[in-house]
Amino acid sequence: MSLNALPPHSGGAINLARLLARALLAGTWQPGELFPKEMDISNHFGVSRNQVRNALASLTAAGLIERTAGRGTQIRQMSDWHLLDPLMSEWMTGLTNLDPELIRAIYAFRFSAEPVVASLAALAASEEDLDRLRAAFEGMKQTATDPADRHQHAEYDVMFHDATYSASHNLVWRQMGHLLRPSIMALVHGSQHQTSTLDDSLARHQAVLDGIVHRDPEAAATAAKEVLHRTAVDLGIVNEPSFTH
Amino acid sequence: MSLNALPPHSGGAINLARLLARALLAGTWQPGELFPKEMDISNHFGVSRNQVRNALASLTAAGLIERTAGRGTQIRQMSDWHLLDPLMSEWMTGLTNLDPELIRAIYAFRFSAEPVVASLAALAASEEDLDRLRAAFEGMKQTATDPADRHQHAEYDVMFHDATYSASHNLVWRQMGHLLRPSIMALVHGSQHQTSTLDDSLARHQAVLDGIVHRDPEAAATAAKEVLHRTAVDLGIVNEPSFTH
DNA sequence: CTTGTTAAAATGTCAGACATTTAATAGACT
DNA sequence: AGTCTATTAAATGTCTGACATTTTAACAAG
Repeated sequence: MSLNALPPHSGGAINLARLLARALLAGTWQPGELFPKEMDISNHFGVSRNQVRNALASLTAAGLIERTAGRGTQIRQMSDWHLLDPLMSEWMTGLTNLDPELIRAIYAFRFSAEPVVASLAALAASEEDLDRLRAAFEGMKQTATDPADRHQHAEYDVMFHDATYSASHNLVWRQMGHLLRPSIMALVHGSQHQTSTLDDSLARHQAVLDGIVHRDPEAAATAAKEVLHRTAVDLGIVNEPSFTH
Repeated sequence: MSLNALPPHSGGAINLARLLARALLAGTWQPGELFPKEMDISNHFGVSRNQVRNALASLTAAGLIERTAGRGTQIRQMSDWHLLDPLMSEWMTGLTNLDPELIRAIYAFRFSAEPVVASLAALAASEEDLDRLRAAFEGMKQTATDPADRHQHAEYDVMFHDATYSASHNLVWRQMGHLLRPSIMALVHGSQHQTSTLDDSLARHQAVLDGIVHRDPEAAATAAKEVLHRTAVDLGIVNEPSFTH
């Protein structure tokens, strides 16, 4: 695959790393394939070789590509990508054509991790954490009825879960909040968002909030699991609806 | 703090990013402080400005520093560090003077996460995964008696836990295996490693292995928790020994 | 005291030449 | 033919010097 698929850019500042990364994430090139050489990119976008090298350095740091002198630039396979690099999350947000396997992998991670995170949050949350959680939940409630607020609602959704990770008060867990935005946004497009499921979702989020507020780790954990359960079934992460109580 | 604390390098290739990162991780500079300017670093180590800029670009990508034109380079606080960046793990390994708070945070993460990971591994492990786990466990056994094999033993320990993460067959969890080496290595120096505790540790690792081999998620999870429990108590992550069965 | 201008210092960018590594090619020898 | 070796071409890596841009501080005018 060549550069022809990408628009050559005209006017204004350009974020070359983001542009190339998103093309890569969308599957424009296959793993193992050779990436265009520096000078071709430089000519195609009308930027200096320096800018190209800086951009490619970012992609290298994110594990997307591998560069070797004399050989060229090669696409790495998905298992080598640094999914937890904040830059990756930024590049992924808004992409509607992410690899389904990737979405599934991230969601499967959340499904296994978030119950634990919620229980930690119930033990460690500060007053500010609770305020953030409440604010996010209020936002979700107020944007739940009007279908035009779909995007806003998703933002509050991200905020709610991010606040949960943050409330764990653990440096490592907090970093993983970055994964939430792409994970949640990618699903906004795919699902129907019937009002019935939305009401259901709201009730389950409320249960998480209550569990954390009441310092009840068990309740928070099971509630977090239920929040993610429906989508997990849809994505085939769990086979059948389970009744844990 | 200036560059005077660092040796000026003589002969052979130099890994400037690693050198500077390790100085940073060791606490040579405080958060908010200004990092030395490019030209000073260039002169001090006798390398080109280019190499300095490349090294600083790596540190920036890892969230260790923040650079702004005209102002300079500033040290970021620990909560901004990208602990899950593989480069960070590489830089951390072997550092004996890591911030105790950091070690504690990483271990607290493992203590909460690894039971879940082990249960996933029990469900998803392939034959190759089991082979890796068995090989790592065998290595641990054979290096358990002689105190001179302390370092080797730690390597097999890393291998065992990494194999567990890998056996979960989830892209995100697998990435976190990187955190294991610094976490385990940092503790090798601090603990006594009496033979009694080593025997105990071996038995608990065996329980994890058995749980995964027998496809028993619950058993694997509780065993994983017990593997980490003693050290968690030592680090003050859990207050009192708990008896879960 | 406030505001606007200027100057200095730091990082960011560019362009060109050169170094190094890799892969392909062409010969030479058996 | 086959294989080893030397040469060449092509790609990324590095160095250097000049210049651009941004920020901060100093200073002067009102």
